[in-house]
Amino acid sequence: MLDEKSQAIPRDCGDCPIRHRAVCARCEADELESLDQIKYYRSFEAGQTVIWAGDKMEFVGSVVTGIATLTQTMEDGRTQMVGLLLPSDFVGRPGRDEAAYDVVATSDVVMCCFRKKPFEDLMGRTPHIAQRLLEMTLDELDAAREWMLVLGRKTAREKIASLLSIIARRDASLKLTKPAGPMVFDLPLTREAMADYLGLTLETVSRQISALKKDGVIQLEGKRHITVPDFDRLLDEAGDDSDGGMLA
Amino acid sequence: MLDEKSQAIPRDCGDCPIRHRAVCARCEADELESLDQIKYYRSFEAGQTVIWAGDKMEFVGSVVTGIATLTQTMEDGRTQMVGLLLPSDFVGRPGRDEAAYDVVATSDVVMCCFRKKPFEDLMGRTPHIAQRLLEMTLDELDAAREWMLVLGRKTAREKIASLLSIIARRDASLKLTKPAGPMVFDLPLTREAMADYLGLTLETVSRQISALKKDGVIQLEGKRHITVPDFDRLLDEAGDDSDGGMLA
DNA sequence: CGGCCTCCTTGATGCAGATCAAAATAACAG
DNA sequence: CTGTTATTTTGATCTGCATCAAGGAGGCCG
Repeated sequence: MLDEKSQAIPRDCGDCPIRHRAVCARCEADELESLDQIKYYRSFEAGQTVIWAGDKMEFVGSVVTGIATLTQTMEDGRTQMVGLLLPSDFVGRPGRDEAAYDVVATSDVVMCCFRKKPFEDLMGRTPHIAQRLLEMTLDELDAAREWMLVLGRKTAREKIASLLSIIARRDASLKLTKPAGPMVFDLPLTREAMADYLGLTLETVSRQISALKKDGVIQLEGKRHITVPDFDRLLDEAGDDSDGGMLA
Repeated sequence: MLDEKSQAIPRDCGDCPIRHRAVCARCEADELESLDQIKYYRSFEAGQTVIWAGDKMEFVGSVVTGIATLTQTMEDGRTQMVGLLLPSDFVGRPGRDEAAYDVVATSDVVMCCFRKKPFEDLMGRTPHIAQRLLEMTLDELDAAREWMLVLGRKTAREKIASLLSIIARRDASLKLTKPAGPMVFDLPLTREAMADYLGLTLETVSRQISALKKDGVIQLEGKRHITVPDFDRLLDEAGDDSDGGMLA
């Protein structure tokens, strides 16, 4: 698994798959140049921990490819996932030294990193970066608050449906699928990771997925490959307002 | 209750109780002057809704005095509080037209408001405002994520203890209490509001408060006045790491 | 092929917290 | 002082999900 390190690492920012979504999205050519000079890439294998909570953080950065998770753990081992990091998502917090959460690569991950200090300095001089980071942070705050409703008030079945609809929606926006027809995607998470996200046990996750399958809300091939024949039906099961805020 | 509208509204920003904590905290005299020119105050009575989710937001602003809540409601009436707004907290999101959550005044509230458009323009020209807003948003994101752990993984008793310790800590930081000795404060929330925050029913909230009282973790006079004889004990009940991240 | 992982499913049972119900307390108007 | 309403407490019962316990199913390596 180690020989073929063929994760396509972009040579320069112009080719970067997250050029227009990441923290650099608003940058002009000269600003991009400044960022380019302090950036470096790092790869992580599936399962590897990127940062441990409490560790000193010497870099911040963006997920370029792959999926990582943000989790919090109590002393007795109870675990709650507090964020799912997808390509273009930002890791780290300017102005803080220690990581607040564990960051774990769920799949193989490539990150575009900046040493923290130079990045902070550059951010001070480059409003386009700070503006974009504010915008991204506000989006994350909204996502976190939406998740609070899921965790606090939804049933197990609704929680699963909510998670599936979020993954399905994101996947569609990435692949620019035609809005009609069934949605097909692969679960990027194990049952255990889903449980940690949803505040459930993995057994309950498994049971509810089986139930949604039995009821025809989803179909699955193998353990991970999912087909959603009717997305509105899924949203309904999630207890969401049926319009379901379409983001650009 | 209406005759005596004696909520101390500051005449100018220099006297403002939240001058050094709110979105204007970093502003220089000239920047403050610009803000001053577009600001206006609004008062809300306890129980009044400041903004309805989905409404067009024509202003943003800061809570000056009083307490408000941010809540989300499902069609069937299930409610989740997603934020507690204290003096200096910011309401509204630059770059968005519609409110995402209901904002309700829990006590009488005074807000320092800015019409959205002029504020956005000013923010574009004033990095100190944008920087401060980013900082505050990152803090809120951390708080939201901490709350996800509470909602997803803590028991009812731990949830109550977590809420009490947050309120106690905030209250202490406001009153600059000596760190030693018992902490005394008033609950700013009804049992129902606490339940909405914690993802519980009000009956469970009541029972757990009674249990914490019986076990000597807290004392209460009347329904709202609370004494915490041993704060570490309370933190322990909350399941938090005993150090409990002291913020400046 | 067979042993041994990891990941997932399914079943049986128990319990924390929800739900249903009623009564105690407090604030307030008349 | 008395009825009224909002808030809280407490009790009885129910239930959704956790917990405990066994197997499957697939991938990998010898």
